[in-house]
Amino acid sequence: MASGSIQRIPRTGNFPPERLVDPIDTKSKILDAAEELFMEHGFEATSLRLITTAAVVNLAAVNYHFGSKEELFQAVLTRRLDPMNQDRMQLLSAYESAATGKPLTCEKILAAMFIPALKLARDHEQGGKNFLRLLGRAYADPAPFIREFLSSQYREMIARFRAAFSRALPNIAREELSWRLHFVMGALSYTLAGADMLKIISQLQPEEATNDELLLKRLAPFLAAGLRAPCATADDGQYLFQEA
Amino acid sequence: MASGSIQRIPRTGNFPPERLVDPIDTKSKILDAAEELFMEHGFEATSLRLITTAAVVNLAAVNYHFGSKEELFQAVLTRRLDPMNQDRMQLLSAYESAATGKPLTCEKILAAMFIPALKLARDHEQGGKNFLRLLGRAYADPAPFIREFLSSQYREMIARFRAAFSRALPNIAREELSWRLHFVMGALSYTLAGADMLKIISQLQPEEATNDELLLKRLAPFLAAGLRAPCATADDGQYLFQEA
DNA sequence: GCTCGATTCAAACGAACGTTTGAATTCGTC
DNA sequence: GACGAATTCAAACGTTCGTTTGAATCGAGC
Repeated sequence: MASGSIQRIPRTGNFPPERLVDPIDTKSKILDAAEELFMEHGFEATSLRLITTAAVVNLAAVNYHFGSKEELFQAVLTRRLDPMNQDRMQLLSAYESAATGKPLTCEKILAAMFIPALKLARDHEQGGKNFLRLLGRAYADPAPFIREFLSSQYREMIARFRAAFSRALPNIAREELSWRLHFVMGALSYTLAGADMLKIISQLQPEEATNDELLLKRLAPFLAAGLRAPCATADDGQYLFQEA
Repeated sequence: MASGSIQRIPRTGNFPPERLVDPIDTKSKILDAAEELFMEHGFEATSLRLITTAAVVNLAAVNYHFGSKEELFQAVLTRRLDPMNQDRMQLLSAYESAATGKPLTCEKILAAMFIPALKLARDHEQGGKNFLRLLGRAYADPAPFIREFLSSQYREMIARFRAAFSRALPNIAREELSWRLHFVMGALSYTLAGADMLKIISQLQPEEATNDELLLKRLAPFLAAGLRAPCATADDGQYLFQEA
């Protein structure tokens, strides 16, 4: 019945910012538990009973505060994804202002994409990593309500970065650039989601495989080189289809 | 009770190859339906009742022929993944033989990875694409039995390709190459899985967004350039952490 | 201290879940 | 044409699902 427009805790006392009553908001407890469990089991396979039990909250609280399971899932994504994409656009704008009209380098634009994601992976030591893995799962989920939600969440940010890359790479055709931006987003999400395919592929020490800074430091040059690669001509790539 | 060792239909009549009795094997009907539904809903959220109804088969047939839902899922993946990875290794070996000892180019090695995947996407017009999307979901699924299964399915093929890339790129440190191979696998799986993030990012015409050949023709130069990129030094990438 | 809206709670709703069972049915083989 | 193994089938097992309900509890403001 009630919806997200309800706000409690006017917080009249200035500080300390600890909440005296309602030590941790029920909504936040649900979001934290849901974030981890949706990551672990996926959307459809995560039961509200599992979530509310982990959050130490009554079962009916989800439907009371969020309306439905789907709306809870969207709330989990929005809570971190929207600020992250806002950060990305602000950072890009700051870089562009500092460049005084000159086009940015690919590395700089990639940095504007990476830094907010990296901050997320580090800040909320537990929650941030869970969220990035959850996001990686959501990318691969064909459920219409998930696809439409991600589409709306990303549209503005993608448009801004496409324009920036377009200025940085004037020789790359617009259409080709769209593809390459797609490859960049895929590699970034796949890498940050940190599927332990890493252990299979790289057989690295675990402490290094989970170091996100080092990871992105290796990913950025890789992607920048790919972005700058000469375009394939219409006849190129035929090697793909000739047999040995 | 019974297991996969049972084979029926001795097929004594030489042709036509139509099966007179049991027009389509029950196991195959289950595998086909499961492939599509696992892709659509994920493993945990796909019910056996949904699968057996779609396959027009009795509910108990899954447990009879495959033992359990988990074993059915593994059978769905194995049916196409194992032949695809065998094809990849055979193609790589053929390229290496033809090169008479010289190292292959990155593009040639990438072709050995791409062509079998592309064949899968085209051959079984419906099933192949479903399978690649399902594989993309499985990559992002942290369920232990899925991770262990994929790990065992990929270990040999990854080792072969890492060795090939290592010869093609003698200047790239072994460790760096492991990371780059990871990026390649991620971009390839993400791209072939074809999450319609494409529509968001590239706003291309649908008929082009679903053209896999064109897609891989664009991906290969991108990845080859990334693989050949100069390595970041220990101090490189600091730009990632300085604020605007 | 009482009121009233906001929140929490225990309980229940019908439906769907994976798996098992034992009887019916099919089909090659003697 | 009957035997026996392989397969199919309807039914039921106990469990869990998302959601709803109505009463209990809480907490700020008059």
